[in-house]
Amino acid sequence: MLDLRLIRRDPDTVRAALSRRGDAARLDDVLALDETCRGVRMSVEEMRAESTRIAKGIGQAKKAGEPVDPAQETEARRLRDETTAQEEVLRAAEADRDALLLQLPNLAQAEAPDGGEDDALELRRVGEIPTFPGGVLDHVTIAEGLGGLDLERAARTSGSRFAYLMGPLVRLQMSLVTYAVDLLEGEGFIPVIPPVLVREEALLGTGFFPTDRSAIYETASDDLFLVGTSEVPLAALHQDEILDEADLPLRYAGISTCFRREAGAAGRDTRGIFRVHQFDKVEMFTFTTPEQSEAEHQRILAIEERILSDLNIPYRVVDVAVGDLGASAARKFDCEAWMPGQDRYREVTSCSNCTDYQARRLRCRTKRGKDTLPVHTLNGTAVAVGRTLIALLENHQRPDGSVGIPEVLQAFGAPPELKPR
RNA sequence: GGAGAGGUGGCAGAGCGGUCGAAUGCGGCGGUCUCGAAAACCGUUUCGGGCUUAUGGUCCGACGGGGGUUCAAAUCCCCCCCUCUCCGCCA
Repeated sequence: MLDLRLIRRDPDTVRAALSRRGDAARLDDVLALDETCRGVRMSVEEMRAESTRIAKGIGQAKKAGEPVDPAQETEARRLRDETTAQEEVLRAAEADRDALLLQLPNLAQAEAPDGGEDDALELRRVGEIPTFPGGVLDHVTIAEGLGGLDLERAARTSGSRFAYLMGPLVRLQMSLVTYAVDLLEGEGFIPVIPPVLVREEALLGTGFFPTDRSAIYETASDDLFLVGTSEVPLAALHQDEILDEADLPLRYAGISTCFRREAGAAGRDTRGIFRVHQFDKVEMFTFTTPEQSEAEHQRILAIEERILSDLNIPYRVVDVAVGDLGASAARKFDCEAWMPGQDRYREVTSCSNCTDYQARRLRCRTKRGKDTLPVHTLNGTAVAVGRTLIALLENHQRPDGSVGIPEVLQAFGAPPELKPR
C-alpha cells in the first residue's frame, strides 16, 4: 500500500511513478475520495466531541443528585442519530478509498528498467553453457530414465501440472533443501517451517490480494488459502508488531510447499515439472530499515548467485522491467538458469525489494524517536526445488544417461551420481 | 466435534454503566545519590487518525474483531476470532 500522506503531499510524483507501470488512472479517484473522507471526518469528530460534552454533563449532574434537563437528553439523542448517519457516509467513503488504494502497486525504483515482460535488462551471464555433441535430453526424459518422475500417474491422481517425484530424486531434493538451509543459517537466516494455509489478511498484507487472487487456491469451507510462497506467512510473522530497530535486520529462511493455480498459464510450459501446481521452495525473507534495504537486496541476490554457482549451473541475472514487477515490488532481480532441454535461460530464482509496501499493509513498524515508521521487507528464492532439479539434471547429464551431482550436495546426502535404471 | 473458563498497556493484573486511555506491581527510559554500580527515592513510559506546518498544540478513535442497547459502554446484549482446561478424535 502506498503512503496516503505522500499521495496527498506530492500527487504528481506518485502519478508519474505509477504511470511507468501503466497504473496511474485510479490515483485521482483516490485523491477525490480522500478529500471527501477528510471533510466528513471533521464534522463527525466535531459532533462526537459535542456528544461527549453533553454526556459528561449529564453524568456529573446525576452523580451530584441534581435534576437533568430533559432538553439536554433530547439534544444528545438528536446529535447521536445525526452522527450515526454521518458515520455511515464516512465508512462508505473510506471503504471505497481504501479499496482503490489497496489496488495501487508499489512505486518502482528509478533504476528499474522501463517496459514489460520482454524488457528485462540482462545484467550478467555467469558460468559456461555446456555442449552435448551426442544430443541433449530434457529433464522429463532424464528423470524418467532414472525412475525419478511419474507424470502420467500424477495426472490420473491430481490432474495436469502435478508430479510424483520418486526414487533418487527424493534424496536429491532433500539434499538441496538441507544444503540451502545450512547455507542460510550461516548467513543469519532463522529457518522457519510456516503455515501454508493462511487467512485472507495475510494475502492482502503481502499484496497478493486483491490483484493476484486468481492465482491462489482457496479452501471450500474454511476461509483459508494455500500460499503460493512462504513469503506470505513469513511477512505476516510480524504483522501488527513494532520491531525494535536494534533487532533489524531480521532474516528468515522459509521452507515450504508452494501452491499455484497457474490460471491464465494454460498451454505455457506444459512439459515436465517446470510449471506445476505444487512445488517446494526455500525462501529468504528480511525485515530491515529503509536505509538498509537496497544493500540487503544485493545481499540476497548474491546468495542466490552463490547457490547457483555452487551447483555449477550456468545462469544470467536480469533486472526486471517495471511492467513485470508484482504489485508489491519496487525492484526485482531474477536469476535465470540455463536449461539445455529448452535451449534458453529460464527463471529459477527471483528477489524483490518491497520497500514499505507490504509493511504498511501488515502494520509492521519500527520506532525511531517519536516516529513510528513501516519497515522494509525483501524476499528472494534460495532454492525453488523443482526448477533447480531441472537445471541440475539437464546441465549435468552425461551421454550414458547418468547425471553428475555437485559436490556441495554430496555433503547433504546426495549420491555422487544418479544412474539410469 | 462436545463441555467449561477467559482475552485489558512491553509483561502481570484491577476495574464490570458516568469525569477510565484505564489502579497497582514488574520491566523500560530520564534524574537524585555514588569514584562507579546496586538499593532507595522522584519523574516518565500505548497505538492509529483528523486539523494546525507547529517538530509543539488541539481534537477524534482504540480495553481480541465487528454490530447493537444507552444521553453515556472496558463494563450490558448479539455474531465472529483466538487462548486455556476437560472429554472425544487423531499424525
